Formats: sequence, structure tokens, C-alpha cells
Amino acid sequence: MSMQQSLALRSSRVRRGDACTTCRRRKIKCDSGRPACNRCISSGSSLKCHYEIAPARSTTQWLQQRLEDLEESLALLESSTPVQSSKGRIPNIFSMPSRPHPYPIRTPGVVNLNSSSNATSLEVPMPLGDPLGEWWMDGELPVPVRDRLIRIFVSNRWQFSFEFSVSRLEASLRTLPPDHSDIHPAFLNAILLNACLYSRDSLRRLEPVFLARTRRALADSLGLATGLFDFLRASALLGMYYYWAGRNIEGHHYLSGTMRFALACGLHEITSLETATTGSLLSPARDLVEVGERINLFWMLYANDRAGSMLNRLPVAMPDKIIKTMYPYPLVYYETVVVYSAPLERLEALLTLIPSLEGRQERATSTSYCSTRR
Amino acid sequence: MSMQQSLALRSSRVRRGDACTTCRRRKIKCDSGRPACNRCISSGSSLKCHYEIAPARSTTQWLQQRLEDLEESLALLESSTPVQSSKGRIPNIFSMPSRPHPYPIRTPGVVNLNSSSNATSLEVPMPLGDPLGEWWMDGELPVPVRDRLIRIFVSNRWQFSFEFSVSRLEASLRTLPPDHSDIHPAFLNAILLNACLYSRDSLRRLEPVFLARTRRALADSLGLATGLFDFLRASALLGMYYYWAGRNIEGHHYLSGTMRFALACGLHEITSLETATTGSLLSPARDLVEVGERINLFWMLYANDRAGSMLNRLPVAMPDKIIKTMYPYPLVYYETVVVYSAPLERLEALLTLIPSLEGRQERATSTSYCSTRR
DNA sequence: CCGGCTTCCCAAGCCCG
DNA sequence: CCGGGCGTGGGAAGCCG
Ligand SMILES: [Zn+2]
Ligand SMILES: [Zn+2]
Ligand SMILES: [Zn+2]
Ligand SMILES: [Zn+2]
Repeated sequence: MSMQQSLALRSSRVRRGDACTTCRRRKIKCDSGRPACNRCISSGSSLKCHYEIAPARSTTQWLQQRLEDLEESLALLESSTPVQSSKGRIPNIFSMPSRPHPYPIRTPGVVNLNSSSNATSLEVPMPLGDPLGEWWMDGELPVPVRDRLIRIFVSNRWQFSFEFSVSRLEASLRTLPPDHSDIHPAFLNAILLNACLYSRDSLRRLEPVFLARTRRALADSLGLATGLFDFLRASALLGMYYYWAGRNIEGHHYLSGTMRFALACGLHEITSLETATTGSLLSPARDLVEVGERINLFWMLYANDRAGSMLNRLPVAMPDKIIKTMYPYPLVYYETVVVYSAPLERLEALLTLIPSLEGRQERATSTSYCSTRR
Repeated sequence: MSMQQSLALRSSRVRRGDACTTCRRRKIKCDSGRPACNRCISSGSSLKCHYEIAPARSTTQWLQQRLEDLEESLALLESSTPVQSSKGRIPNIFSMPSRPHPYPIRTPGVVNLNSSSNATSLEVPMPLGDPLGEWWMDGELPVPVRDRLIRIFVSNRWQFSFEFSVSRLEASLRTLPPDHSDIHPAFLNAILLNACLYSRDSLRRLEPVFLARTRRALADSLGLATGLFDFLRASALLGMYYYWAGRNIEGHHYLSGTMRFALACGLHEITSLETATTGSLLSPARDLVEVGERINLFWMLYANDRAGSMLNRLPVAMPDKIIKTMYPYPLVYYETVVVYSAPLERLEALLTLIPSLEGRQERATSTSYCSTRR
């Protein structure tokens, strides 16, 4: 009996991959009990008893599968990565993009531009030295670069508290050649400018370009009535850029200036989702989406004005008491017309305000150059 | 010659990883001769005889290493496009889950205080077709995968309107082995669950695991006073997951339930940044960061409760009139103590509340839990 | 806790039809 | 030359002391 039993006990070793992680780490015998093994139970940490998640069968295949997936998506992403700092790079990619702020920052890339593997199509003429060439002197930004920057901005916009309708922006970008886009140049360049904060060095050097262009465009459109809202947004974003670039004073100057301008436009008094404005400087919002954008802009200005004035010990531009504007939602809600705090019966009325939700059209049409001037 | 022969006889087989690539492909015996094996020589293709450069020893370690590298670079590039699960949908980031999805409602109430802790009650019906079956029910996630998912969530959290202190989460993750982390398991699993929505195939399969775990952890901690705030966050995130997974009813159910719970906790009455709470269910916030997290949670619940109730034509859980909580800022602001709408002289007092901002330490080594000796 | 032994089982090698 | 499939080496998990 004793021998048999000892043999039996000895062979009672659990199967490969079946020991709980705690026992593994401790290198002790595990009975693989569920939901907790006896060893963990007796040590009082039965809640911590977990089992490996990878398939017990074939670690290698699991890894291989993951590798394939990753490599595929990597290839996809990098095929649309415009600039490779092609110096003899150490394969290790630890070099995070320099952060403008002590906060984890991630630079997402582009996905789903079904650009095939010929990344060379977006090769920019590269004179010596400058990998990006001199397109910016008079030409246009290559579309892939532009789109990449926009994506970067979009997925980091929460850091600015800056919410806007991405789908609308995308729609604008898709239509027409870039030169004739209906996007306000100041707004676009301000977005690109801020995106630079999250980019690696190669794109980062575009910062002065976008900065100059933004300011130029702002100055150009200062007197114009059209595009006033975009002017505001661009101005606010410029302030944010300064802010994050460490130039607090300039940042606060722009932000508070924008805030005062916004007050003049009545952005602090958006009490309903109706598109008709009360005869302010701003033309009536085109639709609910734009109302949402205005509301969000206001609260962005509010938040940053408060924060900025605190940081710089400067007075706030807007007292709390006068604020009437409703709280903002993410733009998705306005876009899908689900946000409405009024009684339900008004929903139908609201729906009529909204043009049909734009049919999502296939993307990836614009892989072309945007330097096509015509 | 005799020596050669005896050697050849003794080890008629070449060592693992030593066969030339041609022989491997042809599945024929290779003598591993340099610079070309005899087989390749006799077949006239001695020039094609090559040997694997990569260390064929320990395939798994090699794969793991490559995996880590890839994950690292992917994290830098990956966009924030959620992967649409069902149907060849056009990948549109911003399509809210508006499709009415007739899913069986199989999980009633999250907030049911009187449901006692019959702990083993987590029989989650797993789809039978899942090849992984219940095996995955219990399992430990490799640390790199976990971290990758977390990063995915972090950079997409604005889509949930869900703001929280990333640096605090990271700090918790860095300390101690995963099993001993002080993160609330429900919160962590809810994060991982939502991250799955943005992941590709191989990680996506973990969805049911995280779902089950989240629900289990929620159930486990339902009665507990400690970690109540994390419970709320996890519950809210679970609701968001359901939403984005197209299960609107369940999503609204969870979100509104969480909202009611939040009301009971007084989250709608955070009128100052002081950490002391007015004797609610919640224990006082540890510091300003947590106050910020609570404020943000409240508004997240607010926005989604409104949107969700509109979507499902259900009553809202919280009337506007009772809201007193101040408007939220991105957590960065609380972390850096620049947000404060009270008079300036109180800033100093506030500063003492905050522990020194943790210096960002170098990227954690974060090898996998099973990373064996090197 | 961990050096190191034991056992397992997978995948590389390659026989052979 | 291909590739199904088999005997085997050895990497890796379990876990003793
Ligand atoms: Zn165990
Ligand atoms: Zn255990
Ligand atoms: Zn050979
Ligand atoms: Zn050869």
C-alpha cells in the first residue's frame, strides 16, 4: 500500500500548464483545484488563485498566432507611416516621442487606409538633410502626413478637453482637393500644430510651419464674419498649443482672449439645442452637430481658462454666475441625436432639425497627393 | 575517418535547430555541414544551403521577445479605431451602438444590495461554440498582454467619456506582482473588457473571459464597503461595454443602476474639492486626484444615462435639478493641482493635500509573469 | 524561496511511400 | 521532390528539499 500509494501520489503531478500561477511562482505542488487550489486556500489567498490564460496546448502556436496578428497590423500601420528616421536604428523601439507633459502620451497611427504595401507612394521628395523636404515652403502637406497628424490629434483631443465632430472633419477632408476644402485653414493648421506635440521628431519639426500658418490664417480671417466659429476654435487651440509647449503666458493670453471673444458671441448662453441663435455675432448653427461643437468649445474654454488662470495667477476671463450654457456631451451623441434632456415628445421635433445622418461612405479614397494644385 | 564515422553513427541525427533550411523544407536528413551540407552539395545547390541565424534554441523565448518588441512598437502606432465585431461593417469609429440588438437579457440588476454573497453564483453561460470553453474562465493574463490592453483602453477612454487617473493606475500596476495589486479586480477587468473592443482577433477572444470576471468581481464585492468607488467605476464600465457591444438594454440597465447607486453615494453633490465627504456610503476621498475621479465618474454617468435613456426610451435615473457636482476637468489637472476655482489663497492649502507628483520612472521591465530565468 | 532534479510532451528531424 | 507521420531529443513545467 505504502509503495503503491507513494507511487500514486508521486504520479499525481498535475499536467503541464495546469498549475496555478501562485504555485508556479512558489515552485510548490499544486493540485489545480478550482476555483482555487488547496495550496492557495490553505495559505488564505484563495481569491488570488488563478490559472494561466494561454492555451495549455502549444504555447508556441499561441505565440506564433499573436505574432502574426501583430505583424500584420504593424505592417498596415507602418505602410502609412510617412517618415522613417532611417538612420541605422537599433531595432529596439524604446524611444518614446518626447512628451510635452508629464503624462503618458501615445501616438496612434493610421489604420484602415487600405494602402497596400507600397509605402513608397507617399514618399516625399527628400532633399538632403531634411527628411520632409521643402514641401511646405509653398506647396502642400502630403495627404498621408496630414491625415496621420489629424488622427493623432483626434485620439489625443481629450487632453485638451477639446471635443468636436470628427466625422464632420473627415467628411470635409474627403471632399474636394485640399486646396478647395471648406475647412477653415486656421482650424486645420491649429489641429496639425497640436498634433505635432505628440509626434516624433520627424514630424515635430513641422511645428514652426504650422504655428506660422495658424497665426497667419487667424490674422487673415480676423475681420471676416464667415467662419467665425472656426476662428474661435483655432484660436483656442493655438492657446492650447502654447500651453502645452510650455509657454504658459502666451497660452493664457490666447485662451482668455478667445474666451472673451466667445462671450461676445454668446457661447455662454446656449440654453437649448435649437439651432437658431439669438442674433449674436455668430451665424446660426447649421445643425445640431454644430450646436454640440459650440457647447463643447465653450466648456473647453471654461476649463482651460480656469486652469490657466490658476497656473499663471491671472484673473479668470469669465465669472461663474453668467454661465447658462448646458453641459456638453461627446459629439457622438449630437451626431446620433440621442442627446436631449427635454421631454420625450420633443424628440420628434428635434429629429426634423437634423439632416439625414450622412451615409458613411467608404473611406480610403484619398491616398493621393494633396499637392495637386489645380 | 573512424572518428568521423563513429560520431556520425552515434549522432545520426543532427541537433535541434541545426539542420539547414533547405533540408528542413524538404524534410530530408541533413548533416549540417559547413559551409554547405552534403545534401545540398550533391543536389548542386550548395549555394542555397543556409542555416538559420536566429537562435533556434528556445523558440518560445525568442517568440516572446519578438512579441514584446512588436507590442511596444504597435503601442506607439496603433490607432484608436475600434474593431467592429459583427458583420462586415464599415469601420466607423463613431457609430454609436444604435442598432436594436435583440439579445437575451440574462443579467438583471447589478445594484441589488440585498442579494447576498452566494459567491459561487457566477455561472456565466458561455457560448458553447467557443473552442476555448470554460477553460478560459480562470486564467492569468500575461503581463504584457494586460499592459497592452490597458494602454489601448487609456488612449480610447474618451470614447466612453471615462476619465480617470492613468498615472495612478500605472503606479498600482507597477507595484507588486499582478496577484497582489491593490487594484480592484472588477475595475481592472472592466478596463480590460472594454479594451477588447479595440483589439484584434487574438485578443478579442478574451472578451468573454473579462466579461465573466468583471461580473464575478462585481458580485463578490457587492456587499463590501471597501472599494465602493471602484465598484461603481467597474459597474459603469461594464454598462459601457454592453453598449458598445450592441446590447443596449443591458447597457442602459447597468448604467442607470450605477447612476442610482452613485446618487445614493452622493456623487451628485460634490460641490468642493475638499476630500472630506458628507458622510455618505463612500469613504472620504484619499486625495484630490480621487475627488477628480469621482467628479469625472459622475459626469460620465450623467452623459451616458441621458444618452442611454434616450436611445432606449427609458426614463432617466437622475433629474437635472438635483445636480450640484461641479464640472469635471481632465485628470491631469487634478494631478497637477492647477484646477481650483476657489480663491487663490487656498491654493497653498490645497497643495499640501497632494503627495509629491510621482516621478515617472523608466518603462517598467514588465516581462511576462512566466518570464523564466534569463 | 529557489537550486536543481524529474517528468512531460511538443516540435524539429527526417524515413519513406 | 513532397509531405504524412513517427521515433526521439530536449526545452520547459512541476515541484522536492
Ligand atoms: Zn496552486
Ligand atoms: Zn492556487
Ligand atoms: Zn542540409
Ligand atoms: Zn543544406
